[in-house]
Amino acid sequence: MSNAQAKCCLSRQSVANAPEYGTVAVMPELPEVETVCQGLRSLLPLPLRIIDVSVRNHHLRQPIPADLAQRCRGHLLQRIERRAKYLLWTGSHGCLLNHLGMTGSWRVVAPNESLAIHDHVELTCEDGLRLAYRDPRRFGLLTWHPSGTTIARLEHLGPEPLGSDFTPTYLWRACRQRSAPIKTVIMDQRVVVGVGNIYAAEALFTAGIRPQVPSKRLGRERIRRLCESIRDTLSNAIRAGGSTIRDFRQAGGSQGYFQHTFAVYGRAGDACRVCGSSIRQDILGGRSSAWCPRCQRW
DNA sequence: CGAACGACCTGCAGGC
DNA sequence: TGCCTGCAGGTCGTTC
Repeated sequence: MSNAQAKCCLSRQSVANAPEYGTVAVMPELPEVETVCQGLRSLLPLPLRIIDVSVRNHHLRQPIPADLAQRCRGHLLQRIERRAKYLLWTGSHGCLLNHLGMTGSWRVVAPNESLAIHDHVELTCEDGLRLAYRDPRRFGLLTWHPSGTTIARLEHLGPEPLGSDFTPTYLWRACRQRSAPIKTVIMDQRVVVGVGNIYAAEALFTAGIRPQVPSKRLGRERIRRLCESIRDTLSNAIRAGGSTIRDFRQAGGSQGYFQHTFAVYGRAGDACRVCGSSIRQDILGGRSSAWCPRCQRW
């Protein structure tokens, strides 16, 4: 396995006399985090008690709390859920909040396996089950929230794009007073969660809308189409098992395949699959943004 | 208040 | 071959 493959895979290797071992990693937008969440649920026998926590490197995007080990010890992990791009490990003592950043991953570590350089946190659970959090770029986040406390980071998030609150009318209201480019607006987690650079570009292509258009210039019908495109793009990606730039693997080792159907993302200079025009690329809000000049006229 | 932009970090690709 | 540069991504803080 190449380094790149080792970096981003969710796979199970059969190990004699042992449970299944595997890694869960992605370029995380909502579909990938959802896939990781489902992968963890299938790998871990919940409820599961955490016996010990070892923090080998505190320096993530925000320092891992010094008392994390103390807080988590004895925690009976009951649920693993997703909200936006966050994973919530909830149980008896509170909630371990985790964002995978760009390169975060979870791995079930085999009994005699040593941790690697970027394995920053290790959870030891009952029955000797070991989990490692790996994050080479350290853009991830790991914080602890005792039961009964609110998680400020989640307070101002917008609706889930696949939930019933994300309606054309809601999106239209959110867009109508903002002059920022529509792509920037749909990537704003206060407006709607989970839409990152890849799926924003893809959804705008499907809706026939240029990423640079000020969001308030879009009428209700185009916003309705965009709302539908966001839902379709994300749910297709979840069905496909999540996708990443290079090397996402889903449980069982098969490759996530949604990346093969990108219409514009990462295809600057290539021919549009619909009209044959050359895909163009700009920088918007500091992010590369690809679009088809013919299919996306608004 | 909203919009734009830089910082954070590492691995990788491409150029020389 | 080896060095250097630029780019990729999500979030947050700062500046305008």
